[in-house]
Amino acid sequence: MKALASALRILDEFALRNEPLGVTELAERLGIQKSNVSKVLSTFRDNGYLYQDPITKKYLVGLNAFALGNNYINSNRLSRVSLPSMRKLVDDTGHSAVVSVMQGGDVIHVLAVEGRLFVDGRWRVGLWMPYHATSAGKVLLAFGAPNQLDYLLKTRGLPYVTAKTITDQRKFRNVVQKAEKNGFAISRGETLPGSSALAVPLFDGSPFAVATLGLICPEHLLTDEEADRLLPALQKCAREISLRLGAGTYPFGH
Amino acid sequence: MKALASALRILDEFALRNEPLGVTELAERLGIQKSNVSKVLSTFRDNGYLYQDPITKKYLVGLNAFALGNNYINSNRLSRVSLPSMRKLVDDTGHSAVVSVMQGGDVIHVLAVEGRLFVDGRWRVGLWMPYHATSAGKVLLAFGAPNQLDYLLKTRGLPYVTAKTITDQRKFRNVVQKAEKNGFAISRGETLPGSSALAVPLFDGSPFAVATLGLICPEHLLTDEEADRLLPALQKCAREISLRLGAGTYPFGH
DNA sequence: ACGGTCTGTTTCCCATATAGAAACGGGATA
DNA sequence: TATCCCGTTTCTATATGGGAAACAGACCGT
Repeated sequence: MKALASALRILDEFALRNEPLGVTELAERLGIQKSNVSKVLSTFRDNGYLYQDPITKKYLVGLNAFALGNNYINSNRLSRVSLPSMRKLVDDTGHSAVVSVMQGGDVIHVLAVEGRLFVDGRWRVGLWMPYHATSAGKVLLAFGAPNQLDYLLKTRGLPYVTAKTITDQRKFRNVVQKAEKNGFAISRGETLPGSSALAVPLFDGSPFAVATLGLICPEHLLTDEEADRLLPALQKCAREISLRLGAGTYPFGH
Repeated sequence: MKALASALRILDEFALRNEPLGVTELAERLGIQKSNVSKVLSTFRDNGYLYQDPITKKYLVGLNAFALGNNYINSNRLSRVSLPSMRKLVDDTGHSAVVSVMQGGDVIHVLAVEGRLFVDGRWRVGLWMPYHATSAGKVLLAFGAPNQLDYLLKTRGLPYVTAKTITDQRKFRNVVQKAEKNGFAISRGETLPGSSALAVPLFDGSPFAVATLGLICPEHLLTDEEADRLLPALQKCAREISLRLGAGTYPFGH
């Protein structure tokens, strides 16, 4: 199904960059014929998956894609199980709670409940984040398949994101090891300056973490003391979700 | 682009029904060859747009579709403009605020901010709702292209949804006319028993409403008096958003 | 255990839809 | 008004996707 696959490669660009995209730039970037890109995009448009700005003629994500994507949440067991516990966690801590998963070395927040202590709106559900710049990524590697970390370091490296992003492989391995030992990881302004996060793993009975549960805070608020204070509530919530997901036990906190 | 279009028809089923779908049932429902459906679905799967349950072998929405869909919100001007005002509205009223649009006679909630007075989780962002069973649909028809109502009544009718859904065409026309006169509409348990909503139009400078702003409440709370009490805040918020969207004036409230 | 009957997947081949090159048309810019 | 750039359309050879049927594997009730 070559035609469909290449059409999806085009669509992927809209998943990665959230900005209007034109035929020519997509054709160049992907090395596909302009005429072909145009036909693919107009078909997506005619079916509601893309929307074409009538003035600029550029394309952006359409309503059907939106409706489809939201069914991920609705049909997803993880989401159904996590939401109620997350709400409690947010009430208790005041911070925003977020559940994240990893695919192909990218982390994505699948579910968030906003807290009172509001960060800025730029960390958002549904955005792909680099694996090495998020607390969720560190935890997922610490509790993921053992060769995954090596593989990612080799194929992706540790690209610069912000001034605080870890770009040294030794250091990153240490951070992941510590996460495995302690059962949590922190990132401080490594994805987005001013925004920090604290994450713990979620298990479903399989040996590896399926997701993480995290709290997002303004960077200046997430001191080590505050992290210590938040950790028990976070772990309690993670245990609750994990047990409901089918895990026999939750190995951290009590 | 026939192949892609038919692949998207298959994908549409996942946008409409949020449940695992199998090859055979899709092939039958859409009148497409089983082998073809299988190839299409596996291609979507290989590209992350669908996920295949390893046990049941059925397919459901995948992470890439989720990421793509969320970019609708991120790249959408309506969302960016509305969110801050919605947060204030929720703080003021306690109810959940929601922005909805219509496409092809179906209403979809594109954005919601949860309130303290919590309804149940079954009204959800990203789900298609019938035009006649929501306050948003009534408002969008009242302030939409004039022939749209006739067209929808002729082609779609007023199917039964709940015991309270309006199924009489005269009555529905009256409700829409009243919405046009008053600048708001209400639905009480017409989509989902126990859940009511109050909606007003949003304008962007074009003659027709582009979206609605609504408040979702538990049905027993949305008395006529409560609606009267909520309306000024709702209209103030709608005016704020409309002006920022490019409307010259907002014709209701003050 | 064992057919029978559901799944989802693979194979095969021919008709046809598709990718590609180039031409077209329409806005913007100068 | 002429030039540029962009999205769309045209045209044709060829690769490719769609259809029929065979395959494989899980599940069922004997």
